[in-house]
Amino acid sequence: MASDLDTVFSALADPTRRAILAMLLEDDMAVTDVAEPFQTSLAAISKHLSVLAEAGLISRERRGRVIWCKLEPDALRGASVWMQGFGQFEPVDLDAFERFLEGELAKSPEGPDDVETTSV
Amino acid sequence: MASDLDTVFSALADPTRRAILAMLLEDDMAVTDVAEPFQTSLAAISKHLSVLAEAGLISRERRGRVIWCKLEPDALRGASVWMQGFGQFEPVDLDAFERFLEGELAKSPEGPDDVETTSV
DNA sequence: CGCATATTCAACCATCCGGTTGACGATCGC
DNA sequence: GCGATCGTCAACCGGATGGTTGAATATGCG
Repeated sequence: MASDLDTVFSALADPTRRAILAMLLEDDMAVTDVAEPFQTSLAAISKHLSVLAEAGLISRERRGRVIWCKLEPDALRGASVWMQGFGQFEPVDLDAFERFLEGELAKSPEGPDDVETTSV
Repeated sequence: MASDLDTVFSALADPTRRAILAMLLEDDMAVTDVAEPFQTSLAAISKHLSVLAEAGLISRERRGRVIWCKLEPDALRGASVWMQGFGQFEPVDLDAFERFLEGELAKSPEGPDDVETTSV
């Protein structure tokens, strides 16, 4: 009976999964397309997607042969509230967010190396 | 070379560690006092504190025989920025935070059972 | 129908994680 | 100095995690 925060935070603790979320921020994607920029097997990505879905961070919908993955940002609400309570940070700073995101993408293991970080 | 976000999010993924952070939100504490409300061994709590320190979420300072633990909320900044970029949530809502915190404390494993949640 | 594509399942492996216990190093008070 | 207190270290254990490969399932296309 892990709490929501348990599953959300541990889902976010993996750089591959954060990179996947960043990709889905741009658009919904098929599983195969999510996996393409990474060097790991499709099965491994499929497992990551299950973890993200388990945490409620994405949803998956089969359309024909293809399963589409969609970001579900609302799942972050609880965790975000929890964190902000500690830090009492200033309001959302999207520029800072972009810088962090680019750092993340550049760093992610065998990362998405042909994903355009420019438009993130 | 795990990124900062890796260590911070995985530190936050454990309910015992989140409960410790919540306790330190009220005041600095000695290791023994941190451990007291939990049913786990002192050594286990010591390990949790190391994980939190590794993530930069707390600092430890020896004063005589006692090691004092202090919350370092700034370590949450990066993670908070990252998350807010996804969710684009409304500004900090401290009431919601309190509700979450109480839920967490109530739920934490063999939790702090004699910590006053009233004044959190 | 039959083949190709899309995705998951199952089994396996190495590593990490949270917990325990017992020994050890430091420091205080007498 | 000695004994008690504070905290970490080391070795160990069971279970979760992230990865692999190969088989299985489901759907679309010709």
